[in-house]
Amino acid sequence: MTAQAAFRALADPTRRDILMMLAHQDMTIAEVAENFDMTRAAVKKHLSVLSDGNLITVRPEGRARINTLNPQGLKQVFDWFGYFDAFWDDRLSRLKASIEKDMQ
Amino acid sequence: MTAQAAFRALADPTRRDILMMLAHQDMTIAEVAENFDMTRAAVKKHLSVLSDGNLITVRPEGRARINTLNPQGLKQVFDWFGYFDAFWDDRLSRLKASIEKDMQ
DNA sequence: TTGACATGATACCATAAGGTTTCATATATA
DNA sequence: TATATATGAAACCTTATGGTATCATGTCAA
Repeated sequence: MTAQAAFRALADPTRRDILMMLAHQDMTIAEVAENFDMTRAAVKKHLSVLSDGNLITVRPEGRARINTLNPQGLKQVFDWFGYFDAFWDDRLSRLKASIEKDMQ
Repeated sequence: MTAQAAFRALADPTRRDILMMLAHQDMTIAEVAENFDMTRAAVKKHLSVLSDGNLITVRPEGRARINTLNPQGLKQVFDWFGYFDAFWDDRLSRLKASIEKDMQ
């Protein structure tokens, strides 16, 4: 798949903040919205963009939707950096390779 | 954080393509523009955004401007992923941390 | 069933972003 | 010097994006 949707999603600071929150714990839309000075509808849009980029997954639980961080989506972006291995330290390149192997 | 400008720059596919080209060799604006179906002015805008994100550096050479990939800018983004270390393997996280320390 | 709660979805608005055209400026070179 | 070359920059257009307000739908609980 193309990483475009993921890169697009990461371009907004609010969305990156949401990802960091979800790194600590899963959250409903309302719970995420509590942390921002914007409407729940706006937050919902951000969550949709994150979902489009495969950066989060959503599972229904009753009338709520639980949003969960999706490491696979982050990996998509992480992988892109492989193209620039030559510009980094050899050890860093090896690290990246092993991480990718673990996460595949 | 200044990483915002870098994330913003990476959100556009044309700009990511430019970075990959510059990974192979330094290029003038005209040289970069030859590879795209858009005006030189549009490419120049993209290069400005990349420069704002510290993803490239530009040095004047006569009447031309040589654009060069800047690994430091890429590292900014790479580092952001450190926040999600918990989702990766512990051993790899520790190695990654030590490498980042080396690269300062 | 009824009402409250959590989300989905649509219309609408202002600004940012990507692109073009046009013209100005700086530098090689004949 | 005169001219071609390489870039800088501003004005303008169209679409994307982030936000709001509003209403519809689905689910829990009494």
